[in-house]
Amino acid sequence: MPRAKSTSRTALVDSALKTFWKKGFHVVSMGDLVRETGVNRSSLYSDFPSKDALFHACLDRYQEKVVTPAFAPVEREGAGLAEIRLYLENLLTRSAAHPGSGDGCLVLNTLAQVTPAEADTLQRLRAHTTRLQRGIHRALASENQRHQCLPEAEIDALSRFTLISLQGLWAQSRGSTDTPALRQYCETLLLLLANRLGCEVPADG
Amino acid sequence: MPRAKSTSRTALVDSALKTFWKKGFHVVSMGDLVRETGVNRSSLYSDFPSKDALFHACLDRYQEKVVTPAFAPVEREGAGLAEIRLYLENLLTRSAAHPGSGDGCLVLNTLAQVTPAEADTLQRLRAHTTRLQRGIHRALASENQRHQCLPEAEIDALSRFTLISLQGLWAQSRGSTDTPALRQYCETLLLLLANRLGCEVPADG
DNA sequence: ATGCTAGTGGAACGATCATTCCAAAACAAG
DNA sequence: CTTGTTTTGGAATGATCGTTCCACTAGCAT
Repeated sequence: MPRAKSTSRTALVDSALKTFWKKGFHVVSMGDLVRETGVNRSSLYSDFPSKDALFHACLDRYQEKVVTPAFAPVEREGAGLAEIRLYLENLLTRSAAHPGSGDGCLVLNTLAQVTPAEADTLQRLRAHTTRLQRGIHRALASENQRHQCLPEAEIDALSRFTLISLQGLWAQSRGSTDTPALRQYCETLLLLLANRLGCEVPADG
Repeated sequence: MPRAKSTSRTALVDSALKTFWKKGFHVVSMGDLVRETGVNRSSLYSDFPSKDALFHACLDRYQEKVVTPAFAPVEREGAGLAEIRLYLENLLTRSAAHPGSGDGCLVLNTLAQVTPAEADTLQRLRAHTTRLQRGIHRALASENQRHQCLPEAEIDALSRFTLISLQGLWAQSRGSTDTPALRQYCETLLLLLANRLGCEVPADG
């Protein structure tokens, strides 16, 4: 017998994701979620055993709906600096779309407010950063192969640097209204990477 | 008539600061503060009208006790890349001292979990980032004057980039046990800046 | 000793939290 | 319609939150 909820499960998660993203896990109450999703308390608890479980579903959905579309170009075989620019452009577009204030990255926001006690949450957050780390590393290594200038160890260092640096960008994009400043950061990052790799800065898309 | 509390006011703030720093504003309860500071509830409320007021005192103390000692070299007249290295070394020392897991930067942690409603808190956080921005900009400009290679606009871009990038480092230092990775990041940052400014990487202190 | 005052300990308050529960409603099948 | 089951609205629960209150102690001047 098929379920026919008034609000589908994925729409529920999408709505909850938006709320968690904007306000943060600890400040969002179940009452907020009931109001903002339009789904009844009982229904929430019949779909998810707890607030934590619902939040974890949101983290998974965030990967699928936000991270993957933005980051997939970088993860493609043979991706290079140009694909990293695509990823940055995605971020800038997102920032420009929210003129009042950005929401940053759900994973990084959560990372700053999670306690060591919430181990299963932490695990999902770490999975996200290792995913980014792998993608960036592969892209930089592939770009480097085309120019043959840096040893493998330098690529390790450079990709780690890029990852950490990008986390700063996401942190800055939260609450910032200054999209041009973010763009300037992105251009500088691309410039520095290109300098180091000995290649051209990829053209603006 | 002089006050003679069992616990002095600055010791109270220091203890509260440590707690807020580790766990974050929203997850710390007044009960936690009573337990961890050893100061009675009534005494807390006789010194500070609210939890927010106490937290603001902690933010101010954080500036004075943590940020200023670490960042003062960069703010000194004529500071350059070498002083930025000193600042980074301070961060690395702090990370190595907490082998279990670092606490990151109180300001950045708070920035990720504050809501637009808490305007006075936000104001203090913004003051911190503009302070860092000014210091970094002056140091890079001063370093640039010694080598005369980049126009002013490039220094603007580079200092903004450095600030955002450092925010990523602080975010990463929270919960990370991998001090060598942080060090590698710092070395790469210094290398890229030196490359761009056309000067030598300052020697490890 | 007696008063006075500053500071303490902890109970109490109202609000809100995550979670549970149940009776009414909506819908399906006969 | 009458059943049986699922979904809904919202009250109830017990815990915890920030904050207030007040009886009590300790120190000091008289």
